[in-house]
Amino acid sequence: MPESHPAPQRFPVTVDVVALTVRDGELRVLLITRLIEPFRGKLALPGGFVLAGEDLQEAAVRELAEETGVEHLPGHLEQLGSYGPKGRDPRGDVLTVAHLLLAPDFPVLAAGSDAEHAAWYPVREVQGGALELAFDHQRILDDALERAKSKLEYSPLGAAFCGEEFTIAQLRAVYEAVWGTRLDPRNFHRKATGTPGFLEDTGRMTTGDAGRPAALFRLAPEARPTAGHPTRAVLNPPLMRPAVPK
Amino acid sequence: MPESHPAPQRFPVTVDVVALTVRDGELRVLLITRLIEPFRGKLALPGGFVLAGEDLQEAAVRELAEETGVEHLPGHLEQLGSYGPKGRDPRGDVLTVAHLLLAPDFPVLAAGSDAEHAAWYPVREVQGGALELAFDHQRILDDALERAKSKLEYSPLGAAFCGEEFTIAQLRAVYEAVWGTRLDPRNFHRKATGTPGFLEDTGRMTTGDAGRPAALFRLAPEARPTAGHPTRAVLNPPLMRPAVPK
DNA sequence: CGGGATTATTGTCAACGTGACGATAATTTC
DNA sequence: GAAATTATCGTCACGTTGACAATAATCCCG
Repeated sequence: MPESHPAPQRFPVTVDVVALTVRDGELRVLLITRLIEPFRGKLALPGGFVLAGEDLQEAAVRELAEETGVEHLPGHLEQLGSYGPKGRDPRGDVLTVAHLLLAPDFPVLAAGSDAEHAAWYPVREVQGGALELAFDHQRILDDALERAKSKLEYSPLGAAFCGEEFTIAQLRAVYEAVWGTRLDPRNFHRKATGTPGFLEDTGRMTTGDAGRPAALFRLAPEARPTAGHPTRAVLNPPLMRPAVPK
Repeated sequence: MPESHPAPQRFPVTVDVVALTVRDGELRVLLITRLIEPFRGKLALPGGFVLAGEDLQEAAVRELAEETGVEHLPGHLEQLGSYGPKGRDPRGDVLTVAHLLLAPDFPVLAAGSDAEHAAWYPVREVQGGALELAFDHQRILDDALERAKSKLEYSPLGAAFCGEEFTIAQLRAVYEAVWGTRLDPRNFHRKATGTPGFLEDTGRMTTGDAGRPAALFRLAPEARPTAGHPTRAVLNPPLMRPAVPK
């Protein structure tokens, strides 16, 4: 891999995290308000420098914990891709490794005065151009959204947006929010419950909501992430998003 | 993204390339023989350090060109993922960004005495444990193979292994080699030619081979990579690999 | 307390995609 | 020319999907 003696170029390396969740049937992304230049006052993805002796995923988890005040991150974290190092930071070449977190809605620290304030923003508003992101974070977000959409098709990771137990309707709301489409409740129910290796009936039911009580499900054992293997399970056949999202 | 003043840790960054091709109906990967420690004499993925002012993809193309003697790389290059930096190089923390090249079979430079010798090795032999790879390159190769398999299902990139024009049988050979399965020629023909936005009939035919002449196809315009967009086209519905590859 | 609204769940049906495999066509090889 | 070889078209049964009807089980409200 190295080919000769001259000391190799070294780069600062950051991790950025696109944390997505669904709240009120709406897809949201975790953003921080930058307190320092460049892009002071602008919104940006949470992230920060990788430290010596750290692996990428470790760094992502640490940064996210620091900036949200959350100890144990819920949901599913995976690497999205790397960007740079050329010309993406006005201060110089910085390589960033973007990550994607699919998580149930969790509260973020109400920031103190000197901390960067993190909050969930509707993706709709960011995409609509109402909000502007720092660096190349808009592009990273776009890639993350596409990845998330595709993940729902081919993996059981839609459930990463839900808690431990959830109803089919809650799961459907996730798909609708991420894909930006409406799905037929009856067909979705058939597909979700009928796909082997996806869901497991808990036997319990919801209560107190409007309408008929719904059965509570959890991820099937084979779709659950384990220590060594952070979820490689595949939905077969896939649950394809409708061709024309509208 | 940065949070305070202390100078951020800097890391050497390399790019590695998993270049795959199909020759004689067999999937092969481009490997070089290391001439220096560590892992001297072992096989490794081609790659090298990212230089100042370079982007990742640029670096990957440059390194591949240097080590194969090939000017313009054929095929499809995409980023696979990043590994490290912790504990993957005995000399210290090195971050590597792995790339995946799907290419038609092209000749590599017969290396001079002092150059690292690059050659196409059957993936089968590497997976069989007959050959051992340096660093964490075995893991990277595994990830690359999985990515390649999945690419064939959901994208028109199988054609990246073929030349400009190809027959359905040649394309099928690619799928068979990458997936490690046999496919029914009649069903594959129906699916390949019947999928909208995938193939385009050139009107020309093969000649000279054994058996009935075959029609020559090329990638449909909408599946062809363009300058700005390096192929985002998707096969819908997907061409799924058989459930039990054997 | 009962009817209406609301949500969940079970079915039905036609259209479509897929796997298995038969049949035919157009070449090369001997 | 006959046999072998490869390409291509067709057929059929089966499973999946989208569209949509029908029923079930709750809450809400007067």
